[in-house]
Amino acid sequence: MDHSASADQAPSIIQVARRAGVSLATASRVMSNADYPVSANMRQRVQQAATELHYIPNPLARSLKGQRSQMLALLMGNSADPYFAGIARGVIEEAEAQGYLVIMCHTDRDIEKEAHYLRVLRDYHAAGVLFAGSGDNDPASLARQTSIIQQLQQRGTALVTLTQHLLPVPSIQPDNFNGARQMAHHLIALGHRRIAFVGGPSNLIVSNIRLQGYMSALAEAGITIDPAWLSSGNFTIESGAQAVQSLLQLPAGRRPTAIFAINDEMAFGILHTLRTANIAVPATISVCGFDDLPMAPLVAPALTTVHVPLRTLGHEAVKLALTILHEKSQPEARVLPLSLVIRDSTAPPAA
Amino acid sequence: MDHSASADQAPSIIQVARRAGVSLATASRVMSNADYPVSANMRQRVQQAATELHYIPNPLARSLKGQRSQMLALLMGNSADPYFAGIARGVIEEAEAQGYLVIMCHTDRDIEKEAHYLRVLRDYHAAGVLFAGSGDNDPASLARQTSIIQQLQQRGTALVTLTQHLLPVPSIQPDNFNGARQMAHHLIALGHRRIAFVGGPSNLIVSNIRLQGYMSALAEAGITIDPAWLSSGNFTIESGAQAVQSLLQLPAGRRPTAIFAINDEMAFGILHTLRTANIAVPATISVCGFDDLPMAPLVAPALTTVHVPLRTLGHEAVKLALTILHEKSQPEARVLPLSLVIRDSTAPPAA
DNA sequence: GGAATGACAGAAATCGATTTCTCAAAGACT
DNA sequence: AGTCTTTGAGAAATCGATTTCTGTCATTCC
Repeated sequence: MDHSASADQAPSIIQVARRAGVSLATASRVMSNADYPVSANMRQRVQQAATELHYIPNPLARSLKGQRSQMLALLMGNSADPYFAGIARGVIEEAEAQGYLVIMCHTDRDIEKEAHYLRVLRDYHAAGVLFAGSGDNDPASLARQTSIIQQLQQRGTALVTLTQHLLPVPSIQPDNFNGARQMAHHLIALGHRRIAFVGGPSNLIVSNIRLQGYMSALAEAGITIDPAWLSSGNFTIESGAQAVQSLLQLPAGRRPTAIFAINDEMAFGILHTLRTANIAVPATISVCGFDDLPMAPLVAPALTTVHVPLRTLGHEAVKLALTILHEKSQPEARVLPLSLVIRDSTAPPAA
Repeated sequence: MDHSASADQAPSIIQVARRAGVSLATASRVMSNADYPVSANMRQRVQQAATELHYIPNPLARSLKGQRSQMLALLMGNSADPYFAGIARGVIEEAEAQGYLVIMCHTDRDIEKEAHYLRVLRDYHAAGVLFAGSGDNDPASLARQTSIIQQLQQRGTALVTLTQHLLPVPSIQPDNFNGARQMAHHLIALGHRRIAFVGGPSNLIVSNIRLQGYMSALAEAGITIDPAWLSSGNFTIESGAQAVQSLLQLPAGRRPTAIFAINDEMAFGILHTLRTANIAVPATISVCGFDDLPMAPLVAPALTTVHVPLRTLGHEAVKLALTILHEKSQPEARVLPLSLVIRDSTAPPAA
């Protein structure tokens, strides 16, 4: 059959060049679609040889020499969190469609870890980095990142954030402000006046934006906010459950008739606690969330929430990154509109 | 200050060698911990130079020359699925601890996609590939994979499966058989005799194993299975909701008093449908799941299920892969024991 | 004391591409 | 006809490491 050596080894561009009877340089220029004139004749011969050998350019060699790999990194708090998982799905889908591999990195909202990953990704010549979590508003921790971020940008790495962020990079993000505002409007329209808010960590920008949306709606309705209504968790189910406890301690006159949780997971925790405490939802207290996770319609009662198109967000983030990469332009921030999803967990307050 | 060129460029091993006043080869041998004698004196000088320059070996160059990268790939159905998300979390955590990057790949249970990814990963010199989803029992589709799988193994890539699999590679997996058996026992012990089973796609091995666990328990109890009790979904919430519909059509005497879903997501769908249909759980029908997802305790009623240590599974899978990589041995299959988590969705059948 | 052995430094080849540099041949122009 | 510019091919350098191959010097052994 075939006595030649390297029977099963993946062919390199050298074999392609040899088979086509051209130089290495010519073969490379054809295969990499370089901006260099190659006669139609040669081009054709190289292409033929390549397909005959089932040649696939070695991505590592390419990334090493060229200064860019075909890998995108997704930095996020924790991939088990359904919010991030939804985004990840979109990112991976779109990346695959465009021929990119996705590297997943957990930051656990830890600035050191994030910096560490960024250095590693720089060394891997990552084509782009998508920041899904974080969004810290502390200037000090921002400064820690600046140096490495700049290095990445100089290298031509496409940086994109999926949340409001102080980083000077293009972003694509859900319209958190208006989402929260609409939800608060909904509660007010139902007749609620005492509306509690369970936010996120105060150092995260997204927490503040959603808080502002809530406050803006209440201000517009002429409602004065009782500070006792404001609490904050860390986006987990447990922290939602905890936050509601203190609300229940409030004397009847100050006790909220509705609770607006900044994300669905905390809302799930809240619903669970209320059910355990035998407090009827929405009869006694209305509850609503934010994100519209797949489980939102399935809890009891089905959760009223703000739909965030996570998968689309992932798709768009990848597209944005690749646009930056190819056009070398820095497009401006894009904001995805959100819409209310009214289900069974909100109703007019008890008379 | 510093007029030398390349002020901000990451230093290469050449700079390290120069600064230490040694040859390239020596510097490399020190940095890569090669199995080659280097005098203590030289070694020390190189190390000093490296730390002074903040030298980090370029991973791409390393992967290109050595035949192994520091990347692990996780192949799974879909990262938005909480089951996979849980595993992914464990994998990423452990990989990070060991200095590896994780590439996430969606197969969507499509054999072609899987094969495609495997080829790409081969070209990236991935150190290991973890198969989380799939586990197809169709010999034909298995054959499609064989060639590329063998190529990977020859290269020394560490292959690990996280489910029962026909692939001839080491695996670490939950004890699906006994988990299902225990759950069926639990239902029987409660007094149930008509126990429906909502399985997964019949071409997935895991579906069959869990089914066998269920059947074994029923057989042991001398219960004859009515074929009408057996249905199958595709692990999604919707498919669970659908499966239960046909069960409800059954005449009273054949209608099951308990439904055992092969995973929590389908159980969630079932609970939701029953609630919508105003059928009391567990008073009229008991429902249980498998996996113990984070949401299991939060649905109403809290779901009785089998706890699967997903995060641990991820950790162990990475450890296993790295063991294979370093010791070049092929350890045998490891099975993680599972345990029942009895909550509120199961109770004795109505008299 | 001379040969064989072993420890260890360095030059050069290699991994698989891309890209600069060099240069021959063909066409355009005065 | 002679020079200038294009067009396009190939040799060689480069990316940043690892690893083989050479060869020196100090020991050890007979």
